[in-house]
Amino acid sequence: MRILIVEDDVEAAGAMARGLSEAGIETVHAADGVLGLAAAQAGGFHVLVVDRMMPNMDGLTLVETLRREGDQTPVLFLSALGEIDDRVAGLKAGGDDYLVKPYAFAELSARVEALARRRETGSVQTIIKVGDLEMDLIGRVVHRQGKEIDLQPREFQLLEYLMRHAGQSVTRTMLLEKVWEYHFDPQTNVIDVHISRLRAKIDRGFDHPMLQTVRGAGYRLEA
Amino acid sequence: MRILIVEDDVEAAGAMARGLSEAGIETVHAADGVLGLAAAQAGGFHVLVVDRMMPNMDGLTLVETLRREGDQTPVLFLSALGEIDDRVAGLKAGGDDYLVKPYAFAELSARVEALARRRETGSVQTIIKVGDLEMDLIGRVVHRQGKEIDLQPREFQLLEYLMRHAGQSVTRTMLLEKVWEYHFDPQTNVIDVHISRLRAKIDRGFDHPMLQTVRGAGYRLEA
DNA sequence: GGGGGCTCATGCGTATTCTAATCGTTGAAG
DNA sequence: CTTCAACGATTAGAATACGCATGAGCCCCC
Repeated sequence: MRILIVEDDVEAAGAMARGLSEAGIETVHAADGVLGLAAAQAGGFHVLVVDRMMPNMDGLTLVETLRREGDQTPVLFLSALGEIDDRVAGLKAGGDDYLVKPYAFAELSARVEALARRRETGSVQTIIKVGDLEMDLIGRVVHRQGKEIDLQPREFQLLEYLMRHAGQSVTRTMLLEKVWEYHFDPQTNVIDVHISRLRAKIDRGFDHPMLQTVRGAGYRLEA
Repeated sequence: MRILIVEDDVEAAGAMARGLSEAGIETVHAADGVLGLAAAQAGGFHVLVVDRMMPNMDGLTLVETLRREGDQTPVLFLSALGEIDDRVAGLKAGGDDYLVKPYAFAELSARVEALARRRETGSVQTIIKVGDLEMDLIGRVVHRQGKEIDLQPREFQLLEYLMRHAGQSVTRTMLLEKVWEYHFDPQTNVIDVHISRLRAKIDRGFDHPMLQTVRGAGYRLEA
């Protein structure tokens, strides 16, 4: 998930970004309304978190502008003001939810996720297939040739990433970043260990091994 | 078979139509309540799939109007809301079944076909079944293998949600949102406690445990 | 004020993850 | 053809995080 934070208080924005990225959410920061509008117009965000009061262009105007242009991205307003009139103004301008400072961090992340989910109604892409391997994201189950395969959470994440990049060779660094959310090298062989486990589950006992190692580069999942 | 989809989210409707037509079902789409009513009045549909909340005319009003006119076409409501009042309102208005978003696609098509089949019998769907577990929504009683199970209100709601998403893994966040209507993380183990109690009632003493935990993800009810 | 149901907190047991040490494989150079 | 070094695979054990159960307290409704 990718969200845009439009907030003039750099420190607050930083804290927010750090917290959200721990929850696996990718964040982009814009430091005022004008920059924020430009970024939002560029698109590609699942949710916008917008401060209500900012220099150059306030949050209300920003969102009104976006909505006039037909942009439907969900917006969560942040504000130091908690009065009813203000809230109403925010919602009228096209905001989807509202959070009053100071807020509990868990609250922010819960709401961001709720907003993101609201958009993806009913039938999202919930099953990924690569060859005879199928992953059901909603049921959280994996099948190969009809046989159910029981995976641990990490293994599941790892396989999801590999399946989303099937046919491409995936480096250890990519896996550390995207699956483990380590932004440094842990100097251990965590990945090797999990690949080994995953292999034992998805390849052992089947004719065609799918999880291949690309020596010196990383791994690749092939149909 | 020919069904009418009344849904304002064009994307969701498109996905639905594509999926159903693969199952050999002909679909017609109406983008809001008023258009939907007109189309339904024209007739010729075996089942109506109606979003509960829409611009112009909401799903409830649409179905009430149809029923007043004597139209008995089976209706499947779609809704983002999972509350009891809401569900009862839907059934009272003349809906025959109810599906909570986000749903697995297979579930939608199964229910549409079930409704089409039940057309002759004319009975209304007030009982949800998953395996040997049955929930009577109106009588507010639950049976497993014929034995009556006494549940607390919260446990009932929780089980209803799990049954409506049987086979899918349901996260704690989803449960907090839909069953508790918390939009933040209460930082306690409320859910765990209720799951534990529910388990004691629906699984203890039966051969096959239905309520499974999906470690790191949530829970899943399996037949 | 009493009672039923809901929520919270604690400690325990265990599944899962990580670390580290050993073993196997590969490819290139002598 | 053999040897060596680098790289990857596998395994077992330790550390950790997660989920579970239970009892106590709270709150709301009667």
